Amino acid sequence: MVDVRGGDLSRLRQLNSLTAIRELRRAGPLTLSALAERTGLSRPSMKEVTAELMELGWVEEVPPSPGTMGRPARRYRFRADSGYLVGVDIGGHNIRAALSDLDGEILAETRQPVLPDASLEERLSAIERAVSGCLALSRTSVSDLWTIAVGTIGVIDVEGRVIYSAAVPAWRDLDLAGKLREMFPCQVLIENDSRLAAMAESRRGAAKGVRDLVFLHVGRRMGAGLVIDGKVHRGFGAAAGEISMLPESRWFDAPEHLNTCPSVPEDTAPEDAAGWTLAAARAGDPVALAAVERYVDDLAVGTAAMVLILDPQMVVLGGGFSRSSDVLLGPLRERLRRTCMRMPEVLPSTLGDECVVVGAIEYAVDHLDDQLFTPDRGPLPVTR
Amino acid sequence: MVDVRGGDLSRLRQLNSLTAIRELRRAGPLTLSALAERTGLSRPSMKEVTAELMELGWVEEVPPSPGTMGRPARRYRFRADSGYLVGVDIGGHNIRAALSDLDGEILAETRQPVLPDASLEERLSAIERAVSGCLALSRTSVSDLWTIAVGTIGVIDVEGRVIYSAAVPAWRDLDLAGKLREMFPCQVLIENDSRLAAMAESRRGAAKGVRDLVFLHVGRRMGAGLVIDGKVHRGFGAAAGEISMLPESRWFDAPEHLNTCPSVPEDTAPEDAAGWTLAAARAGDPVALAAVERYVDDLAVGTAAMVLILDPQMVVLGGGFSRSSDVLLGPLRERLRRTCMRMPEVLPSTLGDECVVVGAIEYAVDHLDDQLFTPDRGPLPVTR
DNA sequence: CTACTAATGAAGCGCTCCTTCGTAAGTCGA
DNA sequence: TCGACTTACGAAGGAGCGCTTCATTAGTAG
Repeated sequence: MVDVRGGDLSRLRQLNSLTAIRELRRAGPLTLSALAERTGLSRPSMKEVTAELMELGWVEEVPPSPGTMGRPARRYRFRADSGYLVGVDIGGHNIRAALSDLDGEILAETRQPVLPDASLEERLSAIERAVSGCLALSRTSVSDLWTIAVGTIGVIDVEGRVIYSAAVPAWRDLDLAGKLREMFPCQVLIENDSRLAAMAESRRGAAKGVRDLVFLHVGRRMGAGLVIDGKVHRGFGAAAGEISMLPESRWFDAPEHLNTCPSVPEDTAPEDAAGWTLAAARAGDPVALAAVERYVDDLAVGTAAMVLILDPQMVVLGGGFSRSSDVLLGPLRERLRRTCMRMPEVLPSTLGDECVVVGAIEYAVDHLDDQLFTPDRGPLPVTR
Repeated sequence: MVDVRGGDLSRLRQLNSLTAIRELRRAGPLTLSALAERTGLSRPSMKEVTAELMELGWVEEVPPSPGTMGRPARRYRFRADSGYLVGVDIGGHNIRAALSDLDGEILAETRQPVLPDASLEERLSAIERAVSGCLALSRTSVSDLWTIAVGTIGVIDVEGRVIYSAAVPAWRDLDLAGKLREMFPCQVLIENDSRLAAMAESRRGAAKGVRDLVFLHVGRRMGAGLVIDGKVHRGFGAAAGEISMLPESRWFDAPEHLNTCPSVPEDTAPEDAAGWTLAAARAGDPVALAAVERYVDDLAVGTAAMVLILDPQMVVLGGGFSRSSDVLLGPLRERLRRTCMRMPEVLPSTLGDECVVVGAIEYAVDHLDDQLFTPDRGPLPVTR
């Protein structure tokens, strides 16, 4: 049941304007006739719509493309640069930020290292530095920001308050959205990092176009993000994907197999042990290979649970360990094939470390789209 | 992003007509002014819309309600009796059927016992008898049937072919939809029974209005149905909810604890053993109680997996064993509370044995709605 | 320089919805 | 029984939006 109420004539115009914007965003600069054909309107009507949209500042004219037969057609494009979005990935060791235009085209990226045990203030000021860096790189000012979307570990409630975070103690019970709203004069969105990563892969990464996706966020901590019917699944209390809490899933302690592999040199820093084991496995070290096997044994149990419950089209392996997906994917596929009723595609992430930032940008774009395309609001005028 | 393309003026009228139909279906007979207020249209326009809908046979006038101030208003209602829907539950031991009008109001129900090892022909003819029974009870003819929706165990592909069915051997690889289309001259829909039951509970049962639901279909076989974001989740290969295939979920063998309880009398039929154990547990038999505990221990593992992965608002316990939910719910809640990050509501089914049939009817109604409310189709004229 | 092509812009038409008005059909109170 | 009141009905006039049509304009090709 499509949730559209009919009504006024102006509603029709509004619908048509939105369709025009959508087409322009999707297909770049278009001529009037092309736009008319795509939207199903006649050219004269389309003309009126574009005139109105130009008036409001959503659309602008670009030079016609020369070298065509006949009179050159005017071309119009969506003014993606009338506002900017920022995506932030708050990780344990790094804070990444990216700035994009309203189309989600990334214009600048920065990274700020932080210590895992950094205080709340240090962490927040690192966020501020990361975002300011993006603004400086892209020569935009904070007043041009429309939305800032943040991905972080832990369970975040609907209002953007951190409910639970095992990894970052300072985060616990923090009103993160509130803090960020004090820092930036724009809309603030908070979401779990694994979910954003899942979204990113389903939009721009390995799972482009896939409507049902399980994203494995594997690294020193284990997480999962679900895309169901093309949308990120949050769950009723925003706690979806927390399968590692279940002992039988064998996810919680799975990374220990890699950390405690006997062939890791003694002087290796604890946070590098897993990486060392994976590298050794790739080089053929039998002890490391055995550790990886044990790790994948465990990883496969929780993964199979998700696959059997959801029957997704695809499973994407992402997160820190996905750099070693060549070592992990084979055994994982083999184990899943044994248990799963219908074997999904199992692919490595193509966005790597960028996945959370990219997902945050996508999340912000989605939010904008929601605002634009929900019934009962006229398009907003744009400041010039 | 709402999936609506603007366009023609007639599209607007169509939208308004559909909104009117929807309101009439939801709120029963309505006066013109009430309808106008609900749809947002003015009364004169509403008048024209209803006139058109009456012309097409979708709507009819009912006598005005007397005893009001002022001139009595004409009232209109959706002609739910211009067509009929049938829902069928193909179980191991019983085939149930129900007939409803286009609103999903159930008008007749029948049940046909079948033996678990009945042949394909016997089973199909039992279906025919069940449906004919409904038609006779409600004095309708098969030509008035618009849709027949069937719920059955096993995995059914998109075209209505049974891919896998552990319980009913004759079902394997059967083109069930094809067979039924030969039997009935109307649309045929096939869906997994647990999913239909989940749908039923989320529409008319314990989970009314709940958008994220895990339905436990527990009985001699274990199944699960998921409602996510208000919609039944099928999965990419229609195999969602098959958690019992995973050994670690401990679902597959869970019923054995009830079947092999030592205090079950030796002369009990195998299919009644579990029921006996549950009854004994309710009466306080300590051996039976211990068996139930072991059963719930196992049931809780797979359930916790689903809850942690999906974070649903509610878990509903349904299926054959749900008659004993007073014995099962307490221990189940206790175990879930221990493992789950956010404890969902856990309630017993309110539809009991009817759940699959009711779900099938709901499924047929939904299908009708989809056809009605998807863009680009004019309302069909109704035979009078 | 002319023929051809393709987009433009203005004019006229039809449909759908809105507002406004006088009229009709009931109930309530004397 | 009759008048006042309440509420809905139905017709008329008007505005907004989109469609079709056609003369005009700005390019390319020969």
